[in-house]
Amino acid sequence: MGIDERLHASGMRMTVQRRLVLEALQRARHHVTADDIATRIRARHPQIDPSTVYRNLEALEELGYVTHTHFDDRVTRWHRAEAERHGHLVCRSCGAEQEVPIGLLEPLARRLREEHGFRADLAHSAIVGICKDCSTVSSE
Amino acid sequence: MGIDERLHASGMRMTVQRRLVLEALQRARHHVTADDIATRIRARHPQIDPSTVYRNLEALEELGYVTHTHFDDRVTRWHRAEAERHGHLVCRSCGAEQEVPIGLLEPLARRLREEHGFRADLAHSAIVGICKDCSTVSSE
DNA sequence: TTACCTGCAAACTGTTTGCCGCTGT
DNA sequence: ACAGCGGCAAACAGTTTGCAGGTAA
Repeated sequence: MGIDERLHASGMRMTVQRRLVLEALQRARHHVTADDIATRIRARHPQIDPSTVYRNLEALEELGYVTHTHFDDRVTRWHRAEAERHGHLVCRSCGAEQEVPIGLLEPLARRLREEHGFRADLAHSAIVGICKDCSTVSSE
Repeated sequence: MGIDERLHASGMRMTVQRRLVLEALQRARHHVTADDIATRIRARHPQIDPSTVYRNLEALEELGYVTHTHFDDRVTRWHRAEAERHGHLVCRSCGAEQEVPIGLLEPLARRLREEHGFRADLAHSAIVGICKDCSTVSSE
């Protein structure tokens, strides 16, 4: 079922703005902020309001088309849900971001499930710490 | 070395406000928001400004006396650094919070260290997912 | 036609900052 | 005495909301 039909099935419509948000997410390979998306769209369509972007991200998330991730700040990052799932490492010292295969996180997810009945979404929040470069520097 | 001396060693002073923030953190066993702390202090000391609480949390964090954790919202939660011996699970459905021993997270931390040179602080961000109760309900 | 959706402006929340007089040491 | 510190008010960033007119189906 295409996105138009899925939207329609939920009583929603496909609008120019909604399509632009989807396209922007498609083009941006990784986690982008709502503001990034708004800025990119507004470069060519200045009349589109940031609030529309927020509303559409929320709507598309409800439909399961997009998801968000929390990094080490107050800004929500968005990406297409179908994009390859991965964990995020973010360095609290230099801010560098790195992706790790979701499989690396699976053993922990399994233990949380088995021992606590908790179905963890380990891709939802970035893992904060000190990256290799920064820890080399500080230990020299 | 006591906290007064450590403050002094860093060119800082012990003030009434600083002591109140520390006491509030002591009394609150777990993660509390800056606003929680401000509210509690202001109940008895209404003249103390929330911004003072923020400034003191930051100062005390620099000294290593307190740390903060990110849950699944935009609010920072604080606790005494020495009390930080656990990870946090937070349910995205009902909001329930649960603590898990830090040891549970250690195998992942070790792999990240060995395979990526990344020194992860797995207590810094809560692990988001669906708790046991919510997943039982939704699967019935 | 009729919900849904949008742009606009304004509100809101959590947090930070500038100013300037106060206070710990 | 003199940095550091605190109160106050204002700024700030990211995000949400109310409204009234516009638009997909």
